[in-house]
Parts: sequence; C-alpha cells; structure tokens
Amino acid sequence: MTQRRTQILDAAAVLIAERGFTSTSVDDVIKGAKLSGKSHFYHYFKSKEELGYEVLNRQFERFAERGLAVLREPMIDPIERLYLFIDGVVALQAENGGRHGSPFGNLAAELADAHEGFRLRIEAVFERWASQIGSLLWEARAQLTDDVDAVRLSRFIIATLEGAVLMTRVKRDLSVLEGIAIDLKRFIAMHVRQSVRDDARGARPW
Amino acid sequence: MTQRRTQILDAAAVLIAERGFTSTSVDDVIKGAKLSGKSHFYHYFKSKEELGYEVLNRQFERFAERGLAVLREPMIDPIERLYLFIDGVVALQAENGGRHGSPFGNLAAELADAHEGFRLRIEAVFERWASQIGSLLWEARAQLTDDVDAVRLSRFIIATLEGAVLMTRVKRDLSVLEGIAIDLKRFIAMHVRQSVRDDARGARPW
DNA sequence: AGAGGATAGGACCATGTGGTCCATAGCGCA
DNA sequence: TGCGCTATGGACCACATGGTCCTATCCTCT
Repeated sequence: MTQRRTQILDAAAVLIAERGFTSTSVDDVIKGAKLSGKSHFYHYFKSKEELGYEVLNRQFERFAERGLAVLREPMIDPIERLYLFIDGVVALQAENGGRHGSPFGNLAAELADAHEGFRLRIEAVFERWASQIGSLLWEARAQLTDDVDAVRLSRFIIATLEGAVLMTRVKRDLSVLEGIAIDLKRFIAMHVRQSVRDDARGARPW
Repeated sequence: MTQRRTQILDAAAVLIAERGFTSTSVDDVIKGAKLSGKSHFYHYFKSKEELGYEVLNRQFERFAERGLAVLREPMIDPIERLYLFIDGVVALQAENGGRHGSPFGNLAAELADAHEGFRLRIEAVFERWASQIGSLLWEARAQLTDDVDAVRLSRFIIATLEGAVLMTRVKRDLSVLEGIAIDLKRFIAMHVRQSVRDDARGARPW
C-alpha cells in the first residue's frame, strides 16, 4: 500500500538529484518508478510540490542517519566525532563520485529565491544540522578555546562543506572535497586548547 | 544596435538571478527588456542556451572588476588584499540583501549535472577565480608558513564563500555571511608566519 | 456470487515552452 | 526616388508540462 509511495519517492529523489526539481517532470517520476498512468501519482500525492517536500524530508532523515549520527556517539571524544563527521560527508559524496552534490544545497540554489515553501523547509534543514553541531561544540566546550562561538563555527563548517561539495560537483573531482576537508579539520583544531592538542600529538597525520 | 543586446542581457541576468535559468523563459526576458516579439530575441541570440552562456560571462567580468580587482592592487600588502577581497564579497552581497546568492554557485547547482556546456563554463569561472587567489598567495609566500598549499587554500576560500553566500540566501540573513567572513579571515591568518602576525598586532579587531 | 472500495490505465485539457516564419517598417545610401 | 539592409511585430508550431476525470480491473468482505 505505502510501498508504491516509497517507490515514487525513491525514483523522484534520484531524478531530482540529477536534474533538479523544476526539470524533473511528474511523467519522468512515474516512468522512473515503473508505473504507468499519471493518476496513480496523484492518488498518492497532492501535487508535485508536495512530492518535493517529502523528498527533501527523506533526504534529511537519510542524512541524519548516515551522516549526522556519528556526532552523538557517546563513546568517542567530541572533537574526534566532528572529524569523523567530516570524513563521513566525504564518504557519502564518494558514493556517487561527488556527482550530485548536496540535495539541500542544490534545492536551496534552485528554489530559495522563488519558492518560499521550499526556502523555509531548507532553512529548517540547515537549522537542525547546525544545532547538532552546536550541541556537540557545547559538549566539547572544556576542550575549546574561550573565543569559540558555537553558532558561528557550526555555520562555518556547514557552509564550507556545502561549498566544497558544490565545487567538487562542478569540477567532477572528489579530491577537491578531500582537500577542503583536511583544511576544515585544521581550522577546527585551531580552536582546540593547546593542552588538549598536545595530548593528541602525533595522532593526526595532517 | 548592440544596445538592445545589452538590454536583453541585463534583463536576463536579473531574471536568472531571481528564478534560475530553467525557470526563466524567453518570453519573460523579452518582457523584462521591454521588447515585444520573440523574433527580436532570436535576431540577437542563437538560442536561450547561448544567452545563458553570455550572461554567465558577463557576470564573471563584473565580478572580476568589482570583486577580484582588489587582489591585484600593487600598493597593498597581499594578505591585507585577501582580507579586503573577502570584505568585498560581503559588500557585494549586501547590495541585494544576500537575496540572490552567487550567480556561479546558483547555476552550478542548477545545471552542473545535467548540462555539460554550463558545467564546463562554470568550472572555468572557478578556475580563473582560484588562479587569481593562487597567484596572490604566491606573491605572499614569504609571509606564509611553509605548509601552505596555494591551490588547496584557494579552493578552500572559494568554497567557504560560496557556501556562506548560499546559506545567507536561504536564511535571508546577511549576518551569516558576515560571521563566516570573520572566521575565514582568521583561518587565513593562521597561515601567516608568527613574526609577520606580530607586526600587525592590535591592528585587527577580531 | 456479488457489492464496494482500492488500484490502474490512459484519454484529455489548458497553459507555457523554445523556436520558426513571414510580412512589414524604418533607415542610410546611391 | 528607390534599392536593400537591418529592425520589429506577431502569428504560428510542435511539444512538454502539471493536473483532472472517467472507466476498467482487482481484491476483500459479506
């Protein structure tokens, strides 16, 4: 019953990642989901817009499970978790050769200006993402220098990753993202207290 | 004669910034340029695609003049120029309240995957941008620590700015970009030799 | 067996798209 | 004046789009 729905959602996610929301037609989605008949689509979804919202939601859930989850691993040192998270983003991109970029960044660039509904939902995505990093930084506050502004640093990390993923997609070269990830970890390390950093000396090859 | 052409190009630039390339129709462009009759458009441009290429070109020229130019100011200390450049990007975004983001990033996200012609042209834009920062870093090499990789650092700066501009657009809040700009300058300062940094002590409020 | 709702199929519609064509207007130049 | 060029208008086309609607099928429950 709800299986057909997910079939449609999955097909739509792929197509939207490849061509963007506007350039993905309902007919394409139906074809992608191997259904024929457009009424079938409108049996499950109110409109194409609604489908887009739901795809975005699912993308975030997926990202929360596969990317953000590590940020909450209680057995790992918080700063280390942050590094692992960055590596995870690289790994996620590597799965498709960096070809499709970030679903959030893509939709943001395509629709933020023109479509308030999407803009708000994408804003919420970034908000939740930032708050996860924010609470990790709070948890790690004893290890961080006093001048760390958690909100600002969270945004910096997200912005850099989004930008890096976008450039990687344009250049079709994963090493762009890899290089930026290294520098980003360095930037974070810059905010770790010297004493803590000394403890980890030699542990980090970069 | 060529004035009508620029009229069309200007109108198209505005519309593409607002709604993206795909969602900007030729009819809209004509209306925006206050011309009537589509044949007029096709008198000046081979196709909509061609128009897009030319708009992208002009955007880069504009950015080269208004943004990148400061990177080559011979009378200013190179590192200082880099800071000024970052401030300039913020100022450029402030002109429209950060609403439209980066024309390069937007087109990249919208078309990089689906349209090879655009992808290559956007890649070239980033390439030229990176090489300008790269040669500045080369010029400043005496002031920089030995571990600076000019190519990687250039990419990092561009990625962070592009990501920041995108987030600013989504949140409709210029302070996002401003905050990231501060951190980005700090990151750059991290690569400046201690001796040089001491000389400038107190000069930088952040 | 038969009623009734969920599922499918696909014809259909209004609108918007990029792009073509052709008939005219205006113009400088001889 | 009249030739020939570029500019201008707009009708027109084939096709794709999001969305609706009506009719079959299927499955389940009685």
